[in-house]
Amino acid sequence: MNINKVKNIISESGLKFTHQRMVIYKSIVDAENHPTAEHVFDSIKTQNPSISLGTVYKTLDTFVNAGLIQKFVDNKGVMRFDAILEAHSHIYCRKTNEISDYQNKALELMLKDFFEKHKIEDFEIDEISIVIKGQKVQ
Amino acid sequence: MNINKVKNIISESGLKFTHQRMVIYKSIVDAENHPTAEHVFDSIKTQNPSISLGTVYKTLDTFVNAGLIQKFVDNKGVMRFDAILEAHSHIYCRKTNEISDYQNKALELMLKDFFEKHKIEDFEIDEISIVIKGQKVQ
DNA sequence: GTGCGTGCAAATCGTTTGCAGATAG
DNA sequence: CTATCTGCAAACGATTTGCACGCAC
Repeated sequence: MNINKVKNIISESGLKFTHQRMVIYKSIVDAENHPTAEHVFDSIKTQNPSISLGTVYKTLDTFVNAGLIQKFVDNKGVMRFDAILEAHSHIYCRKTNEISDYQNKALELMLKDFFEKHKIEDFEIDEISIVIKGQKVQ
Repeated sequence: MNINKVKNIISESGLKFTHQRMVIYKSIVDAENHPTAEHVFDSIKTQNPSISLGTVYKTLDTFVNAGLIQKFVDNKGVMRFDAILEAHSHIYCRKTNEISDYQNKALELMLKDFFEKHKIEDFEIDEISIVIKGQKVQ
């Protein structure tokens, strides 16, 4: 993703635009999988040696609160970050420990429909996500 | 749950039966929600002052490996334990931070059916669970 | 100029580890 | 008797915090 676009995204959400925020946001958006704070730090520290891991944590948190990215906790209890705001469902591979997004409109509709018919007593559902565990084959 | 039943469950799974294992297992089975290791420790330490938190962690891990209980990681990255082996889906309340089990045969069948029709490429699914987030009302 | 952002180091929290002594089978 | 289990304390990894300085607006 190019610098101007990133600058717009950050500024428009009411945050000050800084170099650190730029590289951190870019790192998340460009990441293939769901990076941890440490992953982000590693991916940017060569180009930005003075950046601090604490800043990465604080900045990621700021982004989450601003709604720019989302976070979730993986199987091992480590925070993962993701710039795709729509996807909530994940596939965990026991073999490689990879985590991939799973998106399927039909499934979402089916679930929405199911829970409209099967309300949970005294509970208002905000979000439903699916966790698929298994392993890669071949 | 009564002592003899617990003793049988532990012994039959090939583990030595000890007082610590008994109270820890009982604590999980009798727990209403999904206790953390700390919760288990707190719930038993008054009656068993010499028990150690490290032992609680090790014992819970032993039980998980023996298939007696299951564990999962909550929103905050903390391990939770559960003696109900069948239930995999959970309801998280944003307001109270409570975690409840959700079990519904029809939903399970529907999901099983869905993923039989929509195979994930090069991936073998072992387990599907649902995470419902929202809040209690009234 | 002012308030928010950053870097650093220390602190915290949940969890794991290593080891010496205790105990179930 | 012996392998396994327990208790303790120290170590660990991920994350948070406090504070002085720096920089975007």
